[in-house]
Amino acid sequence: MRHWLMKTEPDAFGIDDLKAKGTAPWDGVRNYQARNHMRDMAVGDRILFYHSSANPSGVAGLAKVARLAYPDPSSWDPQSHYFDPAASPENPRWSMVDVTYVRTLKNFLALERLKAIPELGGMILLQRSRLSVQPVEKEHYDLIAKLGG
DNA sequence: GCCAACGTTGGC
DNA sequence: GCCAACGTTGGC
Repeated sequence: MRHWLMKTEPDAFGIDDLKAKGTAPWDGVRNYQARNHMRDMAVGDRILFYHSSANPSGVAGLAKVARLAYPDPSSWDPQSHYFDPAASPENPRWSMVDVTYVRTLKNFLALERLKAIPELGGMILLQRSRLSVQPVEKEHYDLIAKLGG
């Protein structure tokens, strides 16, 4: 089993929204590296659910992969904010997975706090902050889940 | 709202 | 295939 971190803006879709839905598609990823990470996911993989562009930003909860990567229909929907004219049902360019709510952290872990933990120094989040779907080492995942309660 | 970092596009 | 221009992300 692998571990990942996925970013979302809580104003658009936060941990409470996932909790209410139970399982939801992770649509709208339009970055190749992030997409490729989703294509590498297996059902049951664990996810750190990260709130970005938030006040404060940080890890808000835990989720897991519920469905393998499949075409993202918002990519060929002209009404969608995520529309990509180069994508079509015949030639899907973008993928998404479904994710299932696991739990909300009792202790929200703000980015500032994560930065202060030496053991987490190697996290992609802290080095290449823009990547919205990224792999996480098991040790890092476990530590964050433990501190988060 | 600013802006640094970084990804993508397109002319050549 | 280079790289300038441009667009986006995301912390602050």
